[in-house]
Formats: sequence, C-alpha cells, structure tokens
Amino acid sequence: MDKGFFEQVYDIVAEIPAGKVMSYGQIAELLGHPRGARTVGWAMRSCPDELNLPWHRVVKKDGSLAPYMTLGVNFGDDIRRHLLEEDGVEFLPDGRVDMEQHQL
DNA sequence: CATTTGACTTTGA
DNA sequence: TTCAAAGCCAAAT
Repeated sequence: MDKGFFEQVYDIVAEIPAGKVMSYGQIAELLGHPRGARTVGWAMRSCPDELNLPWHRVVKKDGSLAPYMTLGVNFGDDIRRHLLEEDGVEFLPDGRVDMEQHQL
C-alpha cells in the first residue's frame, strides 16, 4: 500500500462516528504506532478540507480539545464545542469531552 | 541525504 | 496537585 500515514489517519478520522471522539494516541496505536501520536497530529495539521475531516472529534487523551497551535490559536472555542454538540457529544463542566462515554 | 517542525504523550520534580 | 522537559514518528524543506 503506497498509502501514506496521512491517508490512514484521514481514513480513521473519517470513520469516527458522530458523538464519539478519539485521541491522537489512540489513532496512532490503531495504525501500529503507539508512539506516533505526534505524527497523527501532523497529518491533521495538513487539514484536508476536501475530505471534510471531523478533526474536531479528535481530542487529547485527557478529553480536552486540541490546542491547535496553527494560526496561533483559535478557531473559536465556541465553534469546536458547537461542532461536538452538533454531533451529540456531551461536555463536562471542565470544558472537556466526556470521553468515558465518547471515546471508543 | 540531513535537519527542522509539529493538532501529542508520558514521566519527573 | 501543577508545571516543565524529553521522547517519538513521519513529512516538509
């Protein structure tokens, strides 16, 4: 398979069901790279809009949303929350996703 | 071909 | 408990 790491990540992220979230390490592990969390994030950094990837469903292991260093910050925290709420994800009072319920 | 970077994770103090 | 630093992998330059 000439498929690059990106393609694998995109495929998995695209397969994340609504109302569910996945951590970078989790995805990396599925790809066979338990330590490739950074690489997964890197794939997302490419942010292929054409695939319309639900990258907002990809969170940190703690359940907090990714900081998105790109563009310095901000995509709008409200936007991320809105996207997840739209997917049916419940937010904890800490501002984190309820991974206990949403993490696969 | 070698170096740098980057949406993370884990461990140490 | 919270803060800081190191480690790792793959793509881009």
